[in-house]
Amino acid sequence: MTTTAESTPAPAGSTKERILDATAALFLRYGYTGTGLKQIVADANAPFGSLYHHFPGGKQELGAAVIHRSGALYGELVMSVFDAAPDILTGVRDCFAGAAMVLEATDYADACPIETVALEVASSNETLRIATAEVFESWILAATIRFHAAGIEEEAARALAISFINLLEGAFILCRASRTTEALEAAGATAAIVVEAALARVS
Amino acid sequence: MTTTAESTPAPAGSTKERILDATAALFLRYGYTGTGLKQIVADANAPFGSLYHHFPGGKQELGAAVIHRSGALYGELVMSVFDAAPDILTGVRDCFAGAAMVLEATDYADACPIETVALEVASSNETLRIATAEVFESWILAATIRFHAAGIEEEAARALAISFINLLEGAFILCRASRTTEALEAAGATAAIVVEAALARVS
DNA sequence: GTCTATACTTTGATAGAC
DNA sequence: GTCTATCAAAGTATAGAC
Repeated sequence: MTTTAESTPAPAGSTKERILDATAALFLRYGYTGTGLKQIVADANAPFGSLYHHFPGGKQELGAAVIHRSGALYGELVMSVFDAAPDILTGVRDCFAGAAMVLEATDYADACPIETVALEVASSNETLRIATAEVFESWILAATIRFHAAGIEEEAARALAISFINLLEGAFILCRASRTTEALEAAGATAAIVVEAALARVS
Repeated sequence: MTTTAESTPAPAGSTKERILDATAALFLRYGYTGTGLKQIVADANAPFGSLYHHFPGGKQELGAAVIHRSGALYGELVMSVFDAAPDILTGVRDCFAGAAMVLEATDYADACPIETVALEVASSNETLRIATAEVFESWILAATIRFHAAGIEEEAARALAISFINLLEGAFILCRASRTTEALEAAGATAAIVVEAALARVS
């Protein structure tokens, strides 16, 4: 290699875990097609053959594993913000504020771990497209439960959950492109308005 | 070529225009890194050398040109929906409904022409990142003008414009992943609520 | 300006020694 | 299970005839 990007440390965990972690980190910045298997094993400090030993299906199998793994981790992270807040409205606001802080702290790289991959594979790889759809649906379900638990009727709760994710994902695009957090602030304000409106309909 | 995807007809326009059109179409489905120059010239029915004659800067220069061109065209398309509607609230609703129809009609391929590219280049290509940021800012400005013309105070109008785009872009991701239009419907309802709330503050 | 041929690099993937 | 060497194909880019 002559001038690759800064590599991740990746000294911890088993070989398989290091490969998964390195791939997840590279997907964040370079996406699926932009990430090469050679750079993955280099960043993971793993021999090339190990990749195909742990993932016989090659790049696609590794990609699917990372989508599910990163998706589950990120879903838990967001839901932990919800659960730590005193009420659902505060939880929604904290999510957007926290996402903005993370973006700034990571030079606008660490946003949603699967959004870039999701768009790349949506019309080109049916297996991975389904993997991303499963992750998004799991997030919708988890958020719907929170909104429903706050007293909002189930159908409205699901619509709210979807719009919450819509706003987060859309704002990530604009923020990463502009290198500002303006879009996340606007998204947070919008999310708060619609959640308040839904809660007002309850009480 | 052995088994490439279905190619675009691309018989019209000058060589340069055919290259731009073919690239824009490929970016929609395969993104920036997923689109090869060889497939571009094949789809554009153009000789390979012509690409570097018209775009001496290679893939990056072509990419920047397509981002600006597709971005301008898509912005005009969306704004024409706004301007054709009797009022701004109807315009907003028509945008989401129209986007859902286009998505279904194109097998969930034709969404925002620059969103996939924007995410791919956000942390990997500064020149193209700026190009996508310029397009998004031009859309924000155009939408802000419409909301402001409807009587909404300027700062609130810009926030509304951003959330409108946030919702559209975010919904495109979920819709393309799930191959349903549910997210666009939720996004349209959310956008209508916040626009109504802003208009109520005016009158 | 148009077009063909080719150089060079990187890609995903495999074989086989250890 | 680990690791190295290598393959065939595709990637971007260039040279040069016409």
